[in-house]
Amino acid sequence: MPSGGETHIYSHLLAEKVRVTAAQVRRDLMTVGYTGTPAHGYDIRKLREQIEAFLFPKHGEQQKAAIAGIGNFGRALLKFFSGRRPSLKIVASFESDTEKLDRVICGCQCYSIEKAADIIREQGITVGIITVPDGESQYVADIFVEAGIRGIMNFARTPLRIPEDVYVEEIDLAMSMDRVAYFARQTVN
Amino acid sequence: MPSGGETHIYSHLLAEKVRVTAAQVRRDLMTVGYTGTPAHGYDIRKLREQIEAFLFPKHGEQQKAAIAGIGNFGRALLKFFSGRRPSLKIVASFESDTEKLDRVICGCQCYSIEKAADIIREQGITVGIITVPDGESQYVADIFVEAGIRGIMNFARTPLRIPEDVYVEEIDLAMSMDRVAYFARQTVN
DNA sequence: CTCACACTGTGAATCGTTTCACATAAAAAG
DNA sequence: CTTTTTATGTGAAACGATTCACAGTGTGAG
Repeated sequence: MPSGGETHIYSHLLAEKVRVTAAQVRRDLMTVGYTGTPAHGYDIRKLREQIEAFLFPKHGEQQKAAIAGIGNFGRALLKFFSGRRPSLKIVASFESDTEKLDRVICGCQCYSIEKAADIIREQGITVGIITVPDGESQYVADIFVEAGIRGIMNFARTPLRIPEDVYVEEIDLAMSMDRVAYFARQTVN
Repeated sequence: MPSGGETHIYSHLLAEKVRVTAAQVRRDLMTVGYTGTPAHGYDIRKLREQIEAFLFPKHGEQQKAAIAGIGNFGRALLKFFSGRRPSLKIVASFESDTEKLDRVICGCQCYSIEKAADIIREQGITVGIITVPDGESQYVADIFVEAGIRGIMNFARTPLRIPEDVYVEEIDLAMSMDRVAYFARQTVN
């Protein structure tokens, strides 16, 4: 067995760290395309490079995102994502509330939703975040898709009707909470 | 065919509204325990009652929740969940930042994390929300579980090590965002 | 009354994901 | 050099969730 986990690491050690099975780790690394050796496991530096190459845009390229709806959540997300990934930046926010328009909020310029299509196209924005009230989410999504956005994170409760080739991540916090509350209630007190 | 969707509704109409298949709706209602009739579909009023009986505590009972970490996200969640479900209420928040201690923040009393165990036990809190920085999440989770919490919503990036009988909903926004960005990049430009 | 229709409830098939388990390989020990 | 050990990569099995498809049933039409 090689010394410590200095430069190399085994699948089962990685697995332990992230609470999954070793098989899962190996399977995932397979799709990432990096392969280790039975003798030393995975070369940490190279593995890391490989994962980053797989996951993020080539060095230098930057993906742009926009967020619609900057209520409590929108602003929290804005702060959360700002500076987290150098390769992804939220460059514009959209609102219908006229109070917030044309100001910089949480470090991000806020525009009227009507200008969204133009700005998305001009700036080449590919990722959209939707935190508007339920009723407006489809409307916003339609604008996003039409303007060329390729991936959407949707926090509204109603699943969006979206073309097949646009990726959507539906995040329904109310439902998640219902699940937690439900199971918390099931277990014997 | 019965008149309009006044008092009754068919699985395929429900399915359309929430963007799933009719079979899925019927399957779900099966587990909820309500059964309709081929003639009229589901009685909306009774269906609703049945779902609520399945999903929420009996009328009058209230589940209590606590949140640990009231940064931007914590506060947004606090506002988001307050008043959303009469049957679930966030009754306490915990922080390590001494600035925030012993004040009411977003309508919720903020305590030192050290008092968490006592307060959870005293008040019979069963649901915990964790929005603390990554490094502290396991520490908080251990306190929660030890104090008797039965369901946890975890927003920290590291999955928690938790006994089998406590339900955990892991919500990893950074990973969700990575997925969206990844797929947005894959599609042909 | 009988027939045709439309919908439900559910067993069986399908699909995507996770886990198992083993052939293979490289190092270390003898 | 040969044997033993331990880890990888991956085909195949297991699992969970979704979808198909159809028998059963009540209703309205004729």
